Amino acid sequence: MRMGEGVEWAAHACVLLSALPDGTGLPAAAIAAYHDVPPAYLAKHMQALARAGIVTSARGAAGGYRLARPPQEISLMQIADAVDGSEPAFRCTEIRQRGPCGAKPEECTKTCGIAAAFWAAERAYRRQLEGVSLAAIVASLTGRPDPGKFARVKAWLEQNANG
Amino acid sequence: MRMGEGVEWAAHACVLLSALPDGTGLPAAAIAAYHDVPPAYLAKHMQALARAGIVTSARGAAGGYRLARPPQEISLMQIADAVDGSEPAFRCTEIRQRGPCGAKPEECTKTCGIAAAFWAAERAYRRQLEGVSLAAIVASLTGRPDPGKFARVKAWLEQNANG
DNA sequence: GCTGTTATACTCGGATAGAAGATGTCCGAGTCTTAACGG
DNA sequence: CCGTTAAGACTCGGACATCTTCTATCCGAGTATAACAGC
Repeated sequence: MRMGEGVEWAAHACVLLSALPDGTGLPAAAIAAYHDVPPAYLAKHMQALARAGIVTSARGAAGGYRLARPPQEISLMQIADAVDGSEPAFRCTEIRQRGPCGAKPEECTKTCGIAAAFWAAERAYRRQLEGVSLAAIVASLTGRPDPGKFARVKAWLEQNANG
Repeated sequence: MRMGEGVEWAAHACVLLSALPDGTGLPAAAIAAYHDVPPAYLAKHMQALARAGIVTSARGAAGGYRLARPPQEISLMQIADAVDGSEPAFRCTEIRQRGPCGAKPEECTKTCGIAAAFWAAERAYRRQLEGVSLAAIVASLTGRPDPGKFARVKAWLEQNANG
């Protein structure tokens, strides 16, 4: 079971956007340059975030991406769903209804016990990620005292932001 | 994030093996016929279960697969790990160390907050699945009163088991 | 009739093709800026 | 000097290749069975 690499990129991109000055936008190319990842591919994932309503996009010369909501209202689960898809990892193909001893459809009023167990685990997974907001991630990063680094990031943002 | 289809097959195969009479083995072809899935492909996943020590294999005319441990000591997590691999779904590529404002390695004593959050969610997922034993799955199936079906399965097993 | 041997049938195990999804890239559609131009 | 307009540059958005992983299959290695010949 592997999660797409773009989820990591999108999460870091959202962290960066959370430090963006109000009223400005950051182009996908700038986000890619900041993280040193392929610009076109990151752009693809930014589109996914925009479709999900997590970021808003502005076209044109002074365009770019910005967060659509305050970081407190954005969870890692929403980011992962937007980029990697929200369908369950475990797919039940109703094996119990197949084969020589297969159960008839009318016998299957309750979901298969195996699928139920996996889906319960996925709910625990989702509940955990829903409880982690972007703001909490940012707080864990800036918590450690390193004013020089923080100032460098701020300067880089002001140099590359549009608007 | 998608889990391999073989996990479902392997889980159902283990459920079937748990009903196998003591001292007998069930060939992979018979398991595949019971579930109506491609025999050669299921055999591949049975090999994975054997490598993980969940089932034991016996070659030869009276060979086949059987559970290596009582069903109480086999969890869905072990089956999923054996078939789908046990590496974490989220892969941290240390993006924070890349790019113009990248952190230096000596600054990264603590794991990245994003990776830590995802891995914590995966731990919740694993803890949930580790708590579901094969015996519990079997109990949830046989709990519903359907003696006829149970007898049919039993008869099919005795007809197809070796040993 | 009993025993040792050999042939056989049946099983698992790993090496080998094909398909699907993830990864990576490109060019067109749309929009804001900016500068030139006319009033 | 100011308003209008048109060109230009920059951005996102979706369509197009490439590549790894998952899916599916086949044939060889190994073993217990069973037949068979010899004693």
